[in-house]
Amino acid sequence: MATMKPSIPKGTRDFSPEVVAKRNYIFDSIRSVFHKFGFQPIETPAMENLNTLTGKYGDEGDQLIFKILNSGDYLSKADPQKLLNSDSKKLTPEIAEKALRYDLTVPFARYVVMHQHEITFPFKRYQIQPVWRADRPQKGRYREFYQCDADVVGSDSLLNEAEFILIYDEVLSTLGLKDFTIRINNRKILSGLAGLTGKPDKMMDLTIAIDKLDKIGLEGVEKELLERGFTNTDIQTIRPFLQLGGTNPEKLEHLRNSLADSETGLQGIAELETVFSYLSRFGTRQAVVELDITLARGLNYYTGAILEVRSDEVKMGSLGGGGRYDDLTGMFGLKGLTGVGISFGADRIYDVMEELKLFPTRTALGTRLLITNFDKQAELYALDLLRQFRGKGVAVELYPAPVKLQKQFKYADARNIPYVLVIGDEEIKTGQLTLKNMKSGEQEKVTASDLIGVFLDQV
RNA sequence: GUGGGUAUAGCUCAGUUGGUUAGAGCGCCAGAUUGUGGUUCUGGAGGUCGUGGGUUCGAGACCCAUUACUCACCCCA
Repeated sequence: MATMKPSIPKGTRDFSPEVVAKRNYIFDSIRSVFHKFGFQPIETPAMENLNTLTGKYGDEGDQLIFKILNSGDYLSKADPQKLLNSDSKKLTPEIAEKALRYDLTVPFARYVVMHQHEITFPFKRYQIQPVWRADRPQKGRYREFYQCDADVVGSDSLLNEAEFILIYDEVLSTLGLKDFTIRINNRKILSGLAGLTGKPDKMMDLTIAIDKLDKIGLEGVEKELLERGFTNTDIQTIRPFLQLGGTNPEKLEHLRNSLADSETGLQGIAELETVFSYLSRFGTRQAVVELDITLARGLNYYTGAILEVRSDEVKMGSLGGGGRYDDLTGMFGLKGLTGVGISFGADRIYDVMEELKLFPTRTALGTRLLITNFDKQAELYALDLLRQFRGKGVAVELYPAPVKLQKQFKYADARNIPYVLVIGDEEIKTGQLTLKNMKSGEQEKVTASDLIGVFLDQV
C-alpha cells in the first residue's frame, strides 16, 4: 500500500494531553454548577434515526445534518426512480436512515418521550456530549464540538429561566471571564411585534432580519425586512423597537406602551419582568444581563424566553444560548410538555479562555514522582516503592528502561514531573535515597519510609 | 451554498525587478557532562518550495488549473 499523509476531516481536532486537561477543567466547572442547581446527567447515542432529526432545525439545519450511509448494498435497496432522477434530497432517506446528532436538545426530547413513564417531572437533566454539523468551519466553528446542555421539562415556572441565567453567570465567572453579557428576550414579544404589522405568520422572517441589527445596522435591517415581504408602513411600526434604549426597566416600560394592543406581547413582557424580579433577589457575579429585543436565535422551537451569552472581550460567536420551548416533545407525540434549557459551547469557551490566557498554569494532575531506572537490581528495589506510593494514591512512575540518567531527567522535565528519585548502587547500599526537586534543583537524602510521608504531606 | 486569503524544514515564518549551492528562530539529535533535566557553549540531521501544467535561456517568485488549510458571509455553540 502506498504511504499516505495522515489527516483528519476538516473541522475536527485531535486533543493532546495538555488540551484535554484544559478541556476537562471547563467540563468539570460546568458539571459541578449543573449539579449544584439540581441537574442530573444522561447520555444519548451519537447517532439518531434520521427522521428523528429532520425537520427540527429548519431547511438550513437539515442540510447541516451528517447522514450515515446505510450498511450493505444500500443502492440496490433504494427506489430506482429516485436514483435515476439524481434528486439528492429525496434519495437521502432512501440510502441513509441514521444520522449524527446535530444538537442535544432534540435527542433529549426524544428521550423524554421514550422514557416518560420512568421520569419524575419536573425533570432536570444535563448532558455533555459531542454534536456534529456539516458546516464550513471557521473561527470558533467546528464540525465536531461539545455542547453542555441543561434543561428542565415539565415546569413552566420562570424561576427556571432565572436560574439558567445564574448558571451562566456562575460557570463563566468561575472560569475567569470578566466581561460577558447574557442577553435575554422573549419570543412572545417578537410575536406580538409581528402581530402589530398584521403579519403574524412572518415572525421568523422578522426575527431573522432584526437579529442582524448589530451586524448590518438599522438601514441594513430595514432593507432586509423589505426583501422579506414587509412594507414601509410595517417598518414604521418596527423601527421604534429597533431603536429601543435605556435600562432594562425602561425598555420594559416602553415595550408595554408599544405592545399595548398585543395580548401575546404583553404576556412576554410580564414574563421578562418576573425573570428580572427573581434575578434581583440573587444578583450576578460578573455577568451583565441585558434585555435585547433584537435577540432572535434561529431555532424555531423556542416559544418563550430566549437567552444568549457573548464575551465582550473576544470576538467570537455566542458562548451559549437557550430558551423555552412549549411543545418540543409534541412532534414525538407527547403534547403539552413545556421545557426550558441552555447550552454551553465548551469549544468556544476554550478558545476564549485561551485567547485571554485564563487557564491556571497547573491544570494537569500529572505524575508527581519519577523513579529513575539504573539496572535490574535498582528496578526491583523501585517496584516495591511504586506499589506503596500507588497504594497511597500518589501518581508515580518508574522509568521503564535503564537508559542514561540524562535522558530520564529530560523525560521528567518534558512531562513536568516535579520530583525525581534516584536509586543507584550507593542508595541501595545505604538506604539513603536521592530525591531531587526539579523546580528548585535541590537534592536531599531520604529513607524509603520517610519518603511516602513526605509526599503525602505535599499532595 | 457564496466570497476573499494562504501554501517554503517537525513548528512559526523570511526569501529583493525572475538569476549561482533556498535561509532564520524555535524544536529535534549528538557532544562538552560515563550519576542529573531545565540554563550555557559546540557540532549535526532535516526541504520533490502543496500538486499538475504553462511562460522563460532560467521559476520558490509570474500565469492557469487543482487540492488542502484558513477567514468572512449565510446560519450557528
